[in-house]
Amino acid sequence: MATSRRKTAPGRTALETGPAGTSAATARSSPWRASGERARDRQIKREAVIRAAAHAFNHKGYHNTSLDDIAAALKVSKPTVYYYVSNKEQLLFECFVAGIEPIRGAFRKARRLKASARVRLQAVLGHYGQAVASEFGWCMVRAEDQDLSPVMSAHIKSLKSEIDQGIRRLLREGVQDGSIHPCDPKMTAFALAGALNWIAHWYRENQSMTGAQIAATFITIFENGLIPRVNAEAARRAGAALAGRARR
Amino acid sequence: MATSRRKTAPGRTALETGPAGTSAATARSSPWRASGERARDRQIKREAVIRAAAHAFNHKGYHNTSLDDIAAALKVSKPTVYYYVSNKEQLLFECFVAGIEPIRGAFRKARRLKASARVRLQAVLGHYGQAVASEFGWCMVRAEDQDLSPVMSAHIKSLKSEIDQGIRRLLREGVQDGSIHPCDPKMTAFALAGALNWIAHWYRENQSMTGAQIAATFITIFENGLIPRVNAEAARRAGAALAGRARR
DNA sequence: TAGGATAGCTACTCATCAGTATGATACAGC
DNA sequence: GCTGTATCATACTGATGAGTAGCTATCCTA
Repeated sequence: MATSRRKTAPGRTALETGPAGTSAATARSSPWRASGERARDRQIKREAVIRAAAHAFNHKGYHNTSLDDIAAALKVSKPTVYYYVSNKEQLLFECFVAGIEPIRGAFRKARRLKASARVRLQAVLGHYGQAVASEFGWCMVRAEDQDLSPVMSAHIKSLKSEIDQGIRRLLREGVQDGSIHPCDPKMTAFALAGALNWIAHWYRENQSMTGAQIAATFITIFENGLIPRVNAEAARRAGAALAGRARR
Repeated sequence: MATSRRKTAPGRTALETGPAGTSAATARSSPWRASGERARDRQIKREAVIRAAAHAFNHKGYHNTSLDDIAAALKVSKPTVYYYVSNKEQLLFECFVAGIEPIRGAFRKARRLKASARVRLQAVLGHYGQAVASEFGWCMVRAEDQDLSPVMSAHIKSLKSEIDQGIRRLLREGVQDGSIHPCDPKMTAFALAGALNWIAHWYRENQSMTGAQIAATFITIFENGLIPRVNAEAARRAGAALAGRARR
């Protein structure tokens, strides 16, 4: 009876039984393999906790979400959540990092592109928009300094600043290579980031557009501007030509 | 002894003694006048409570601000705050309304303008930006549905939607009268509002730019777009001419 | 100058929720 | 089979904070 508890115990989740099942089936052959699987299980569960937190924060807000809520969503108890993360603040922080990491990756990729700054900016903003529309968008955008300890707050601020500076740099380069209309990089970066960040406030999945589509639409809007262009295509080509000349 | 308590009681504020003093000096002549002054005093104090709440929410966030904090900032006790507002939610709501009202006014004024839709949109967005950069900007922008009762939430949503629809309408009109580059009004409105709303996240008074200056800068950025214009001034004039022709 | 209305305070209640103490179970390795 | 470690639950503590009960003082009107 005691040994059969695991099987009959309530509260086992698909999340747990899934990987645990495969582990039980494959781990017997090698002890090292087994312990590795165990570590992997832990990582998978930890990520599930973070995803559940992101989902809850996204729908109810950070302060309106209790760790009991998150635990209930995972069909486990609160101490189990604490077994994977040290506290609520760290949970928010992890969600934030999960959201911002793809954007940092986009910058790294863009840096290797041989193209005008405007095109590289396009690429970055596309990923940016998608990240904001993702499950972690809310946490990324709405993680308030006010809710975090000074240390975490500083850490998040520096990550945010890195993104901001990256956008400003691309804008400056674009103005220099002629691919971007002369502008104040700081204010323009604020405008771009603001418009994209705001997606997290209104976008919900199950909507007609995907995150990528929204990002693409926004980029077109930013690029064209409100003032009519006599010939948008010609202007685009002209911009590209200018940029090409500036880059040799 | 009992009657002298008021004089010696701690916690009297300038806010209270100021208006009360003038009322005492001028009210004797007419009872109606006096009661009017009293009502006015109450209104002044009520507004002070709302301003203090907005300030606190702005700096610490809604959830990190207790009504004790607000009371302390006003140098009164918590029940005094409850004497002027019924609960914390209503306080947030009042701050929201105070923030959004100037924008609704801007729409009313713009409606009477004899100008292209783009120029009218300019006017509205200018006020919009200023409102977001104001003391009530935070409450306006960050009042979350999640923090409010369904009734309040619905009320706020409808006010927000009114603004949104107003912007979309101006965009549609602009595309029709030729003063605005063809675009998806819904997405463009989201982009514009997002960029401006975001001001509330980074702007703090005592900064080098005023709210109006930021709004003006943003509008220029939106109007020009990122793609270089061969001759921005010529383009602007061309747009104006197109618009004029469309409006007869 | 009495009495009602206005304005405010002290001192509470009560609910929520982050975080923990303690103990039970299951699995890996010997 | 035995032991240590990993995993998880029950049941708590302690703090915070929204909102209130009940009292006091002051002002206005008659």
